[in-house]
Amino acid sequence: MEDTRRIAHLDMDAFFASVELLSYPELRGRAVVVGGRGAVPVSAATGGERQFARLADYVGRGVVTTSTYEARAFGVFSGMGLMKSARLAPEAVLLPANFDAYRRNSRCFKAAVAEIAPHIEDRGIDEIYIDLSGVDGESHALAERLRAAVLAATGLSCSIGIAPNKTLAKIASDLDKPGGVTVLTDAHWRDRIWPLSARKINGIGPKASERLTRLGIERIGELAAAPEAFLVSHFGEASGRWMHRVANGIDLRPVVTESEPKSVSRESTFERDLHARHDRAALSEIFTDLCMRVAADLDRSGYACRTVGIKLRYADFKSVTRDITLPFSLSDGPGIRRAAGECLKRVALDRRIRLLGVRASGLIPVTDGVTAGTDGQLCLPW
DNA sequence: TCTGGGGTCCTAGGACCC
DNA sequence: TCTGGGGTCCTAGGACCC
Repeated sequence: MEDTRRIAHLDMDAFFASVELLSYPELRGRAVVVGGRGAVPVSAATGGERQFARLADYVGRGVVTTSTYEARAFGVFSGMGLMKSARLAPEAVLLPANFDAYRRNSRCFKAAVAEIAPHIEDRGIDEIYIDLSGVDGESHALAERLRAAVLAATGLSCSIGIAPNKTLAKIASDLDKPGGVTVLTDAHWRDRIWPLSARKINGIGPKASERLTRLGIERIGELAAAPEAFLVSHFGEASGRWMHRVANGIDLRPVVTESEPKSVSRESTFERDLHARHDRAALSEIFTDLCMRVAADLDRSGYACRTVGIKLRYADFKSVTRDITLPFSLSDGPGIRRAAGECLKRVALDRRIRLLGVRASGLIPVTDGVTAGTDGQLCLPW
């Protein structure tokens, strides 16, 4: 089965940090980190020069959401604790995340791409897949056109990979970052891809790559050469077969332009660990607030849910979840609060807690304020 | 001075039904 | 009396991604 598609993966370069630089151009060229819940920079009343927070002055539990390439040179990457990154780059500027601005720029770059190639799969706020199979033009030229359109619409840079399938396109977009275009063809992809670490494959994370290493497999080429039966024996039927196929350049997943949400959730890590008894009032307030926010999210997106769940993370970072499926759907805050309260009764509350979360799943679209019931009849929310 | 918040998908066991 | 499968739903946990 020959795959004759042409798939692009477009990835914005250091997206959140780059959006911030649009607002604060004086920070261009400096190590800048986005993360935490700090205050926005303010201009001094007289001088007009903006005051920025130093990473070294940060106190709390935040992590790096994005860093500029200058900050990455210090070893500061996404997901790293801010306190830890402050040791690596104390003089870096710390900016709080401004999701409204990121969402605006996200809509903007996607709209610019859609003008040229409308077959787009959303992969989050800063990346997309594009099926270019039906679009005219040589691949490099087309990629440069897309890059120019994104830059003109947003002032932001992106990297693009073009390949016969999504997995290869995704790896390709990362090969010449930032601002690069990489085109992989059926004839040449192996030369570029097989020497890379198996960890580069989207779907092979820290655990799987560690297990592969222990089996003597480091590179994608080694994964491709491993017998399928060997991979199946170590990773199970589904994962083993998938790894073997994908390392051999086979990935038939289509670019999916429409999808329904499966769950909606809100969670919060506390400034300090809280105790179920000692901090009961504070916890109760946070819990109710999370339920109300989930309800508001459901309302805004036009869904009700049948399953409500909670998540707790204890001081030792171990997490537990509990959920409950109801014989009817609901979307109101008090109803979600009651269901989540039932879940809360089934977990140990004798230890300190660092995080509390509430989730709604089993989502059902709401029409005219009435939800379709599971048996086809209609049922009203509580 | 470790480790955010929002998601998706998969697995595995038990209940329950045919 | 023992011993089936298959299918679906529910629950809990974990891997992974952005």
